[in-house]
Amino acid sequence: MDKISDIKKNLKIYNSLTGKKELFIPINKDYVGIYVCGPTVYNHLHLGNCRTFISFDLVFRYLKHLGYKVRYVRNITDVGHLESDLEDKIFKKSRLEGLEPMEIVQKYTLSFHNLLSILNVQPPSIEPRATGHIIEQIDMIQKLIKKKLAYEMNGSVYFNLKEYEKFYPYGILSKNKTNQLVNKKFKITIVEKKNPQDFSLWKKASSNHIMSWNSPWGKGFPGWHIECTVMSTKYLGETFDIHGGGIDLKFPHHECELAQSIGAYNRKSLAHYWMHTNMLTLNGKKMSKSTGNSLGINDIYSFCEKKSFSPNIFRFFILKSHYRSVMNFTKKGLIHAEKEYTKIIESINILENFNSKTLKEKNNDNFFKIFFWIKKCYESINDDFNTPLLISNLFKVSHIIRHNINEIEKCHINLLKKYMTHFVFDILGLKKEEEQKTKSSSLSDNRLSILIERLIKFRMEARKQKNWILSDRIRKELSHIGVKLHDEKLF
RNA sequence: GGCACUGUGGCCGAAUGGAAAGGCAGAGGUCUGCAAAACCUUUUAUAGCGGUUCGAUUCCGCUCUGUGCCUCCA
Repeated sequence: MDKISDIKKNLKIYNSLTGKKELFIPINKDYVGIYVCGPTVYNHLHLGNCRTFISFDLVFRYLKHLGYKVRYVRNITDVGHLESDLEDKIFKKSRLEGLEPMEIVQKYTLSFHNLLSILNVQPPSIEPRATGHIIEQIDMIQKLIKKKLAYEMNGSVYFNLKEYEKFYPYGILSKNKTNQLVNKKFKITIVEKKNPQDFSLWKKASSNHIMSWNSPWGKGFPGWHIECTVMSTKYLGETFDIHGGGIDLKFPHHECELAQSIGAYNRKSLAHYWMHTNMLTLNGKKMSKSTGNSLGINDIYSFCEKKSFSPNIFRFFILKSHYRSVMNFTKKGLIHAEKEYTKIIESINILENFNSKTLKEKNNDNFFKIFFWIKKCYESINDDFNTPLLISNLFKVSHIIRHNINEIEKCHINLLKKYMTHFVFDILGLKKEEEQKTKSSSLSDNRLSILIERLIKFRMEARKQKNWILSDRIRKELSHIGVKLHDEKLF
């Protein structure tokens, strides 16, 4: 079997910048720097947002599994992200909810952290906030002004695209060309811009705008794109390994980040590998708060008519599709995922409780080629994090465990346990149910479970007495509260 | 209008220049007080038209379809 160091050498990542799958070679051997655009904390996350963070959680976990020392930076945008009417998202929400902007930020940051923890998404190494890096953002803007790549106009500062294009190509990430960017939707034109495609680096704040800071250009606040350039380079260096985010951020957000950093540091690219996760759709359309076409984690219960729901199932559902494919969220899809997930967990339980001492030594190497299977699993993830393919390999082994575990070589049982744990829990990041149960269990839960167990015993007695009316009634009642019973042969 | 991506059974979803995974569902069966579960067996697919090739679902071109982006979006 290949050593982990050999597996490490064969990781391929699809690079949005080049449009090709490329071998992953980090800038510094054994170290990886990754930056992912985090949320603007003006609302609760919807399931589409979760998809992106789950996808990058897998990347983070896998890189660590390969032995890399990973610095994962994921920001919190708490200022500067404007709505289409040019009002700051946070500021607008604070008006609507009657709260301080920072209360909004705190409220939705907590909600964000709580949700990701439920989904077993590991926290990043650094989670910087835009408002904590105002000075650095001003510094970078000044640097761009000095290079004549930005200009001040009435207390606001804009990036000068025409000037930039004299030295560097713009649109290398999105493949857009500035002269072909026809703006049909956007009705508001900012007259003070030299060019309609110039984007804001610093915005002058109106007198009633409480989210503002002093700057060389007067009171104002930073633009949306500059925070990411500043925070990624501050913690990862002027060029780093991986930059990620949702595909909807590719243009203009990532393109602008890229232009800012190339302009400020005169580098070829901000990151070597750009990764974009595709959209989670609902009714075939992108999930989006603003159009109302979105679901939150708590909406799953009513949407899928489910009484109980393990967040693991949603995580599994997400990982069942490749991160670069569009994925449609459906009730049927989630229910399928639940069935599939249960099978895999079932096989792990069998494996964990299996006493391999009862197995006899045999020479049955052809029955299940474990080293071949492990290799296949690694090849799947190494191929641009192909989790659907990994999961299909898990199904294959899960079938063998559930039906033919006695045929497996004795000396391979522990190996299988080890790698199932690696793939299912460490890499895919599914949470062991026992952990979840102990976390959520309380006194009343314990009492309830004792009661349920008594009822099951009571029903067993009824079955022994062939009291089918009573036993069926209990089965039906228990099924209503989500306790499913499976009978086996009694006599 | 421009750019990017996509199209595989009833559904989800892999792979591949040389017999098209896996799961769910369906059908038949075993088992069973019944239902379910479980197990065994099993039907069905590469959008269309060209080109390259001994051979294309895979590579190339065109058409069609769907999605995303084009200054709110993960």
